[in-house]
Amino acid sequence: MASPTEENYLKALFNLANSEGEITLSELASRLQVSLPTANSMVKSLQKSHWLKYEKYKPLTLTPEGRLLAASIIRKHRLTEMFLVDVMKFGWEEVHEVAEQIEHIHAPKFFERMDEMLGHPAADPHGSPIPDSEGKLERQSYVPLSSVLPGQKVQLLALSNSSAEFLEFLNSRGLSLGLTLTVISTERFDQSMVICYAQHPSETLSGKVCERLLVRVLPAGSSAS
Amino acid sequence: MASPTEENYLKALFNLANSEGEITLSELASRLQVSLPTANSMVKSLQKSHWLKYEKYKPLTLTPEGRLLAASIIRKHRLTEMFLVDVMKFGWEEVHEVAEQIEHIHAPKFFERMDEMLGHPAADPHGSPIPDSEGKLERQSYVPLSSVLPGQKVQLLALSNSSAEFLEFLNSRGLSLGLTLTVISTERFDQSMVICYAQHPSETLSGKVCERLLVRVLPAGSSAS
DNA sequence: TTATAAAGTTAGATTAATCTAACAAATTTG
DNA sequence: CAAATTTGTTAGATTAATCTAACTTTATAA
Repeated sequence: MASPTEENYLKALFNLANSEGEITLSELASRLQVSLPTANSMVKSLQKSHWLKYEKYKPLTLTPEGRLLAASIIRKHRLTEMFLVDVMKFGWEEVHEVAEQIEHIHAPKFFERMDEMLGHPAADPHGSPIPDSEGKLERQSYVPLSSVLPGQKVQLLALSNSSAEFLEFLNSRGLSLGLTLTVISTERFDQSMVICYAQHPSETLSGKVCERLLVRVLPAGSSAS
Repeated sequence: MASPTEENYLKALFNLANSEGEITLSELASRLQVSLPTANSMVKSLQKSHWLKYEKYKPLTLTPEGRLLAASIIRKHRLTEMFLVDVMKFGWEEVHEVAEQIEHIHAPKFFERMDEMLGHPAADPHGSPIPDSEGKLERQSYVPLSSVLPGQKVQLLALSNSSAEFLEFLNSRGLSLGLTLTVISTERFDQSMVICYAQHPSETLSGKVCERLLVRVLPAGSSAS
């Protein structure tokens, strides 16, 4: 049985593997805010539990069992976030801290019930996909809003950063997942964009913001939501 | 901030204080299934955190802060049990283990929401009172069914033991909280009782069972539920 | 291609929570 | 009351998770 600490290492390893590919010790250490020796010794102990493969000075790789366990923790985290928002009426900016704790609860039925009550959701409140119970994670094919050309209509479907500050910013602009956005113009100088959506005929968003909004481009001529 | 381990000690101390009055180290150790030296050293460290008062060879007493913290954990536990049963449709025999974990979650709003969604319940699914947010615990004035005389009508309101086995036994007999029971007869020899309730015109319950069923005697001539 | 920097390792210490063994104090009982 | 039992304490070891300091290996770059 993995301790909460070990589970956090596995989660970090899973996430790093899905973005970087190669996982180095120092990435792991900095992600978890621990010293290199701490990460080093934990890696050795995770290896002893057969959750990862490791050779001195070589990159780290999760074993299939490690990947499955990591995915199950991420599944619990994301189901919890969805449950907090949909069932318990939390704001999407409030759920991360609670989910960080609840993901370590050992109670399969608790999470199965969440899943049922939510109707087997595919993503969490920030659009991140929920791994299935076999640890499979649906690959998303969204593009950042920043790459969309003026005149195009897109649907806002996920965020590549879900810090409370960013989410509160989105709240303040009435931006939420599912919205249809129309790009009016882009500014070459600073990559800011003017977009139109819902009750907002013209909002300017900075380049930073547009990079973090993940969208699917809608076929030309489709209707707004 | 208390660790989950410390919280478990405080909870045990609170419960012992509410049943025994005087709390001894060995009671604490046996309640928590740890050795005496372990309990001894934890007691010293809880004292350092001002959660209890302790002098060598003397009984233990929680400080007001310790009592409040303990009550808040018990509150979280019992709210969680109620939430699992009422909102998530768990059986009352399934909730203890999950609640033992969730009670250590630090997220005031999470539990406030549960409380609101449940309509501020006064007791958990086993009839144990839920401390209010000031740590006050409503004193219950129930009597064991075993002390009730033949002919009397009572309402089943709580259990003095909530092990899964006992709860499953109650399920098998269709016994649940709120039911009105009529005592038909009692057996001097083994303290067993014959009772009548709902669809059950005549059930025999052992003395062991009757001791654990906490009831309120109804005034003569009140109607069945 | 050597020197410097970055990354990784080892050694040794710390804290929390646990244990067993040995001993001391308090309580119960013959 | 003295002996026996129970209860509590101290000492010392263990494991998990962390740290800093010192050192080594690998990678980068002048």
